[in-house]
Amino acid sequence: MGRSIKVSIIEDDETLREGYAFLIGATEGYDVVSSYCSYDEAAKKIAIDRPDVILLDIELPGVNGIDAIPKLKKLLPNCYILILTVYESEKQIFNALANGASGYLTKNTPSAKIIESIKEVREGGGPMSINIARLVIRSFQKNQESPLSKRETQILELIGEGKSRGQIAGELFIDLETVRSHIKNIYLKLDVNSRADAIKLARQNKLI
Amino acid sequence: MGRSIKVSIIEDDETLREGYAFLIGATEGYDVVSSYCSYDEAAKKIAIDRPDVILLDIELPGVNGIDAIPKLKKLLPNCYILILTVYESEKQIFNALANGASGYLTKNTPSAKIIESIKEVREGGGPMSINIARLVIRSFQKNQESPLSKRETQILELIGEGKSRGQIAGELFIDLETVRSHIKNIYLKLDVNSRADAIKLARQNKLI
DNA sequence: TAATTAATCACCCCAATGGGGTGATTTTTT
DNA sequence: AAAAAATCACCCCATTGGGGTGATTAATTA
Repeated sequence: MGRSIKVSIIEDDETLREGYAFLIGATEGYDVVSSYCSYDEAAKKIAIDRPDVILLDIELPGVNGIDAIPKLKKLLPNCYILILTVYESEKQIFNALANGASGYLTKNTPSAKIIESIKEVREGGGPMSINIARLVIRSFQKNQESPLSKRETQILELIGEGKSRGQIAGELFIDLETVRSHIKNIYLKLDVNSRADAIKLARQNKLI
Repeated sequence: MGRSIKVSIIEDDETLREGYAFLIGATEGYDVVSSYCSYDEAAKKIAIDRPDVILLDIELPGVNGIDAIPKLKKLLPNCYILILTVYESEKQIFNALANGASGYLTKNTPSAKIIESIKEVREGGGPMSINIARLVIRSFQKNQESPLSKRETQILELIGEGKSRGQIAGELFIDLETVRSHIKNIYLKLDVNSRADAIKLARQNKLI
């Protein structure tokens, strides 16, 4: 086996921070190189610590965890960030992942799973708590009871790609007028009267 | 604890199918109610079996697993579908999830993890193999080195929502000409000359 | 501090697009 | 047999979209 995994912790709650540090530091193959109570504190020195993985809380004083992610990534491009938080709102989760987090654990996660996730994330995995995985998977799932027909859905997807009627007609080998007709039916079914509204409603209801 | 979890297996490889059936059937709390070698076979009787969870292979003779998902969901709306396959292409994975699969395991998954995942999926979780989770999480991550400025990214996002220049201008409280100017710069930076191409390139490179 | 980059607005042009009407024919599905 | 889906046609016209060419004022970075 290789060298120990170097872990840094950013967590404002002192009890938790020390708890994690003790837990991880006591584990064979793991090394806690530093721990901070805020991003601002961390920013000063974390580049020298050169952790492999950062355990990051979201509810932090000053710069919040979500915004800290890209900043940390800039300081340490090869470092993995593992979110460890109580927040479970979809927005928070997706923003964290979009900003570069490689995993997302909620704070009820058992110690063993945290330890395992640190290793997993460094090996290119994407550890998530069960409830997070549920949300993530659900975000992919389309509405099975769409009012739109197959063709309509297909055309609405192309509209979502910014394509014009003409482009859509060319792509589907059908007449421009047919495309118009489909779009009119889409508008009727969704009760909207513009591309933007159709797309918005379709995305909200996962029709596309 | 409640009653046993009723599991159905759809897998064309006989050895594997029987292996899974034996493995799961022998586990306390699990009950294999049926196993089939294709969707067509399953379609005839699976509604009577009323499984809680279906283990589904993707590479099936006849109707492939991906297309089978919505059909199975229609037959058994409250049943969870867990994909168990060797396929790891992004497209397959995202299509499976979009079609209604609740979890995705690759075939190298250890037995214990399969057993655990069946329970997890029925409890509303979203079990995934490590490599799948990696892909899923990566699909959320935006490109940190976007050539676009914040404003440009914002405007491109609105374009991706199908909004017109006028709508964008109104939403951002800036002049229509300013929006035009930004769009021109976006086109310059991305080296495209249409909304569709800009969106396509931006989505490919995860700029939005 | 100097030089870029970002963000804002202005006015030229014109073909193409988008949305609204109204209607018809042919498959496919139910 | 009836309903839904998919196809095409022609009416109208204001809005949009893309191409040019510039300019001014922050903000950021070198």
